[in-house]
Amino acid sequence: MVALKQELEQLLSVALARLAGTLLPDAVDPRAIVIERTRDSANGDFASNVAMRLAKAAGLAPRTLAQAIVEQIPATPRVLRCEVAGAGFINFYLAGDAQAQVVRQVHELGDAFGRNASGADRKIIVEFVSSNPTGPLHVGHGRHGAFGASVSNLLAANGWQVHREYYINDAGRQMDILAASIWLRYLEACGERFTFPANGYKGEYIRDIAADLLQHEGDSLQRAEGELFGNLPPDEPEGGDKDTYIDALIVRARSLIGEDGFRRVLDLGLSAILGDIEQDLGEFGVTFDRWYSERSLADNGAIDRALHRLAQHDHVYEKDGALWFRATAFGDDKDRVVVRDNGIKTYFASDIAYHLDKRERGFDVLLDILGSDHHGYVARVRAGLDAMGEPGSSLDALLVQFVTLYRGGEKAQMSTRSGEFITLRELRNEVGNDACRFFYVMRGNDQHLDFDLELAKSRSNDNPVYYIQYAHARVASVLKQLESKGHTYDGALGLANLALLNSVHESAVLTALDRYPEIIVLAGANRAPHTLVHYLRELANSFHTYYNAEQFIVDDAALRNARLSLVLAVQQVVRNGLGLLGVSAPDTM
RNA sequence: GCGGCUGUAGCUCAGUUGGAUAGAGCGUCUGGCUACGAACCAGAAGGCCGGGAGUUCGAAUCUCUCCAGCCGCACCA
Repeated sequence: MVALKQELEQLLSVALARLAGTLLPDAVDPRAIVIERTRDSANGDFASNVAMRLAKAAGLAPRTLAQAIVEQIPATPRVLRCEVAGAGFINFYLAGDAQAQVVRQVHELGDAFGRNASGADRKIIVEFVSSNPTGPLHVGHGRHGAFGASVSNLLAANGWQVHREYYINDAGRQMDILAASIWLRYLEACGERFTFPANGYKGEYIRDIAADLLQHEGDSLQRAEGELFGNLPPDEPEGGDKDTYIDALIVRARSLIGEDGFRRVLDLGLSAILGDIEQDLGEFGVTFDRWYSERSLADNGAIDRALHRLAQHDHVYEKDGALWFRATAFGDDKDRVVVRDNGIKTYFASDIAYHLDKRERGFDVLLDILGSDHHGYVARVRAGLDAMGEPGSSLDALLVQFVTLYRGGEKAQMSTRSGEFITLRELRNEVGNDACRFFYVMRGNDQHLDFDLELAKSRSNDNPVYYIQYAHARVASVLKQLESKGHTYDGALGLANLALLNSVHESAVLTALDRYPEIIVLAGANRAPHTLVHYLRELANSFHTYYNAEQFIVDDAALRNARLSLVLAVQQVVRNGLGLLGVSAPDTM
């Protein structure tokens, strides 16, 4: 069955075609045909502004043109009438039972109701979270996880082939600092005493990994405190530079326990932390098709291939001992170093290699979900893709703004390095997965998020997630009640009597149901899960209003079953919508 | 200085490619359970859509400009 909106668009385009060559110019741009839902039912159910848009080209007053169009609109059973209103709107009034047919559709399609093919089976890779594996996830990463997962679900519902990926930054200096931090805690566990570096990772989880290291390695990696700290530059508290100090410490560590020993420490830490992250996200309902290692790019030569490709096209040059990519030739602000004067390739080099690899894997769209502080980097990677002969426009980035956590009225601060932060796991344990997933996607990604712990925890009428879940549970409760009153639901009878659903409350619910497929398309196209959140609230509201206004379980079997088929459709749509958000739809609460 | 995001009711925020009288939640005030779950519902009050200019039949939405806040502008990742 064609959706009402599409049918109306079809009617309009027929009418316009009939006027082409007489009142209207030959061809009417199909984009001019816009059908909207009316805000006020006094203006009918749907409206079009097409006459106002075309009035100038036709050389007619909008209302005159509108009248001419109305006269050419073919009659159809689902439309009662259409008329000219206001400045030149064409308002459509639906036949009484036309909108009730959506109930039949929901029952027929079930979980598939709302899914569509607007994505045209294109391949998209969604990269999100991609947190440095140097510590547990905190509440900011939680937003990325919830948002990325919901956007991915929405895209899949719109017929995209979606691949979810986590990029592991397992190469580079941060990992070295992590390994050094673990090793130092290990030495402490061995009984050595010293001052921990200012720039080391100080979180408690480092000690846990160190204890694990001690169990695996015994004292084989133990070195005396004197060997370790002799002849090092001063750390920050001694008036030195914390970066210089920790780098020197890393060099010393490597020479004392060997490249091999250092790598064992690093790998143990990496797998422990990554395992923790994967488990945390998994419990949160956030899963990935692939965890992609940055280190593997260097190991398998992908970075060299990318650099070679740039060089082939003459987009690199040497300056000050470093190798530069001529990014300014591709719209970036400045040229970028890809190989440093010390011979080490930059993060940017592996990044363009990674994005080249995404293209080579056949993805049409590369969607990166990034922290808003990374926005400058988008132009750079696009420039890199263009320079390598891939369209930079295939890279699509969504920037997620920061999360501020409030406990009561007070701000909770966070910092990974100091180890004082609220982890995602702690948040989930305190608030619950459903409320977390919901709160994280309640706002648009470019909106700062104030996450109020007390509100999210409250099992009260203040909490919007329960409002929606309650609608689902209420329907389940109605069915139980139905049984206890000795009835059973007769679906066929209900669907045969949909025309009985004609009260204002029923009409409001039907309209809400009918909107769902449009919302899925819109939320997917805009990558905006919060659109779905707001919609679900409105759907739940229309249901709760209906529930309070009318009895569903009435004596008249035809009416009773028609109403039950309606509320069951509501339950189905709530379940579908919450499913895309990763929120459960419970039968009891 | 350059770039990105943000500014809408007391608070937190929606508002689709420009459409009819700018919406919701919370908070405040007033009502509603002998009812299928009151985790609910109904009603009221509350607005120069940051300021100004422009584009046009029509602007919260597009353009310019100014103001305010957050974030970037590495041979870090």
